Amino acid sequence: MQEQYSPQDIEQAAQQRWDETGIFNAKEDPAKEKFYCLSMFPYPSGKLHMGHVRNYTIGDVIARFQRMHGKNVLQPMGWDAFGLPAENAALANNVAPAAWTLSNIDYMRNQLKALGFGYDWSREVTTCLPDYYRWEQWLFTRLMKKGIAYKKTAVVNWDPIDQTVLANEQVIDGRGWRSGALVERREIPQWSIRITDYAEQLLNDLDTLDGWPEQVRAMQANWIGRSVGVELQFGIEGGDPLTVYTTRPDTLMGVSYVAVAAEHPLAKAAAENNPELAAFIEECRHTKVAEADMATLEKKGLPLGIAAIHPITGEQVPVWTANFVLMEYGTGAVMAVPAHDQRDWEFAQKYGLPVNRVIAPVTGESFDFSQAAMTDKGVLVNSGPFDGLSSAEAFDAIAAHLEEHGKGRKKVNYRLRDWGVSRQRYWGCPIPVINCPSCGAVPVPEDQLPVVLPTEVEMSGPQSPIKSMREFIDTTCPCCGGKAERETDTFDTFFESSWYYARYTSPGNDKAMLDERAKYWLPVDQYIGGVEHAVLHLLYARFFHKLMRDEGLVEGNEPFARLLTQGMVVADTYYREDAIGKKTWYNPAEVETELDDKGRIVGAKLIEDSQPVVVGGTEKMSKSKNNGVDPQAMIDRYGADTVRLFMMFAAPPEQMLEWSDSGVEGAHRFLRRLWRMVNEHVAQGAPAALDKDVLSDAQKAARRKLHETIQKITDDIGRRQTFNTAIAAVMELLNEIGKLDDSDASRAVRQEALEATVLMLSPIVPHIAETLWNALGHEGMAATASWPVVDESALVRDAITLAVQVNGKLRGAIDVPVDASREAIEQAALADEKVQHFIAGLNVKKVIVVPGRLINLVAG
RNA sequence: GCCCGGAUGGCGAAAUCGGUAUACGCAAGGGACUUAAAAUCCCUCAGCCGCAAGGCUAUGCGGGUUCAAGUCCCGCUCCGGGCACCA
Repeated sequence: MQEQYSPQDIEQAAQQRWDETGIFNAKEDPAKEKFYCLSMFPYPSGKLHMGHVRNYTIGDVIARFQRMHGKNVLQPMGWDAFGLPAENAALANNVAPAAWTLSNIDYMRNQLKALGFGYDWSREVTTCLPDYYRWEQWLFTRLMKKGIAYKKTAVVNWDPIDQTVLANEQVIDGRGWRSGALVERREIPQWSIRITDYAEQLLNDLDTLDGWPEQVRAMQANWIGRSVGVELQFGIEGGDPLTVYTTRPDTLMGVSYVAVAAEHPLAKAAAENNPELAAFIEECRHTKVAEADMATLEKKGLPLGIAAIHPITGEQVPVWTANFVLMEYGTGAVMAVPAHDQRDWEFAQKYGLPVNRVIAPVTGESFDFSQAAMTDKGVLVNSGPFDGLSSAEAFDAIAAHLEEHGKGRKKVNYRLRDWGVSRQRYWGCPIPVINCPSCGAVPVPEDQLPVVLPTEVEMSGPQSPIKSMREFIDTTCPCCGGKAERETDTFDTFFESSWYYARYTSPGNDKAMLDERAKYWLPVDQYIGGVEHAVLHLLYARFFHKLMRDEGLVEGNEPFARLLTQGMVVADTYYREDAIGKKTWYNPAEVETELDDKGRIVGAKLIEDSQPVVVGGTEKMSKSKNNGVDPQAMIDRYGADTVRLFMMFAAPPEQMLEWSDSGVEGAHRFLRRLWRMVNEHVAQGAPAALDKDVLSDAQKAARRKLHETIQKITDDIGRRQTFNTAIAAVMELLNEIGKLDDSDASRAVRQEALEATVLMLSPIVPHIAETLWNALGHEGMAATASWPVVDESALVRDAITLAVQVNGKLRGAIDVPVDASREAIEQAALADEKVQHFIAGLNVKKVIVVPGRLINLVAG
């Protein structure tokens, strides 16, 4: 063994050995318990960033840990290869999206290999290749036939100069990011999938996901947003009735106006003779589609000058149009009860609309309606026949009354909307549809799949090149054989990422989307990815699983048994501001911080010119803030093991991780120390076999510490997934082991401890572990060794230390035998000199003994 | 605006089921070794008071429950993630 730890020498050798022995290539084996460990696949943006490194290190640690527990582990990797950045790169650098994407994949694949992740590369999935996307095209045609996929109009951001649809992130302050044009809302026909048909299942099955974080389940449940309410009709003079939905039918008698969306037909009709209204509608047309923008708008509206007829009283209430009513959500109309809804209340205050109080607090207290709406439930007042009913009773009574008169009914409603999957972009999977003038939208027949996206294209502008490519568009109708046109829209890229986890189980199958192997591997036992995917990606993937289940492709209702949502990687930011306030951001690597004599940061300067820079906040690593740290530079400098160790040690996985150069330095120092300890130990020759019966107290204590640590780390990695505390425990253990002398028995204990330490660290720092494992006298690989086993006999203690509190404050400590009785503990505590000082002159009224922990004397 | 999180020393964090707050590491200061540097090793390290023994105060802020609260409850502040066409 070399005296110096040199990652460059050992990492490549370890990777080569894993490669040659093929230990990461998974084979279906019904005799072995399987473990499918999956990290969210990356978008191939160019090179890995620290977020990837963190995500994949966590996944690799879990996979390696499970392998050492004898599981048949599958850990695959692939590429979420369609998406907007490839088009942007194409425009900026004049390269075709396909070529750009594939070369990025090659580069990033090598980076992943250099980090030592144990992937089964024979199952690699690349979503932009036809052998992958043909199967989602196939599934989509099945969904069309079932009526689950359908066409409807949907609102998009339209850039009138670039003549293209913009993603929400491409709209900045209401303008197109390239053209600077004021965007418009535009309704266009789009393919949509009936996820709402599965809303109930998607909601109910959340209860079965006990391996998911509670917060993610809560977010999904709220996103689905099931509510029970009443759908009811307001009459319109000389027009169709207006349908609204409310979860508070008990407040119906307090309605003081009805509001419709600006795009609503009633509003458009009223605007024809009303320039002010027309101007307002035009203004609303320039709001970005995003809900966050809608919800933070200043609430505005105008009366339409028409009246709606209350379904119970027959009284007239005015119809308004308001910018906070969404056409695409529900019916595009809402009833307003200012007295009992805060938003309606604010709107009513602003426009002088009546506040009709119809609910009184149950307590009989008065409520000041000039300050806010009274949104709590209560007892009905001013509600004619319903007076005196509770909100709950009134809900039923009013629903029954409406139903009886044909004016409404109870209804379950979801906030969830159907999934619009059409994108007017080039770099995506073609939607397998042929539009025929006589037959309409026809699914591409199975024997004509895949519809291959042309990749030899030039991006001369932001529009999709296939939209003007006749050789792609022109085709014949599969139904009537007449001339027809291919659909030129592509799928939302969430489509590809919704089922890739399943395709990994059936690689190479060109006859079917999935095969029997899927039933062996699924569900994914552990899924790991960024918390930012908590709702959308994870909901779509759950939905897709149910769609595939209903096609008989997979078993079970859920794709991911256990989920770990990892936090972001953030770093300090530094900048300078010029006279007009434009900021120039400097990378942390270019900056030197200045510390005061207590080590606090007091300033920073650019290394290049030694002039000060402003210390900004700690923010997510990004190009715009120039605070990214290149993983490659860190690997080159310290080796993959150091990077992996730092990532896992610096914070628990769900929390934000702050990048720290000195922290990386510390991780590297630890590995050097571990190397040296093993080296020095091995240099003394092979130790004698361990004889448990001849150990001194210190040696026994060291062994106890060792086996307690094995116990803790097994729990930390396996159950708690707090890798940071597992590493801290190893550090503590080594601090203890280092204190042992060099006697034969001590060296035997040290051998045992170093072996266990190397194995327990091997999922985290697998390369150094291989070398040290061999140095400690083992032939095989650490990666395939068995996880250390706890020796229960080493855990036994004779005495324990109990804390002694007086009135809840720590006043002393006593040593007692483990099996000491309550009385004996109490005696010992009362006899303690310090305790006596604090209870002098007081009566001990109560004694609380928490076994194994403390004793609290309550005195007064 | 709505939904979901978070806040503990100079810094990253630990305290797992309400039971000894600050483990582990980083930074900083002091020392050893060295011609010197690097590397390594040892010591100090929440704040305040005190010569010391020791004491008091501290887990974002304000209340509450409890023998006991970082942990539970109520009300806030600030920061972060998501909001359906970024992935």
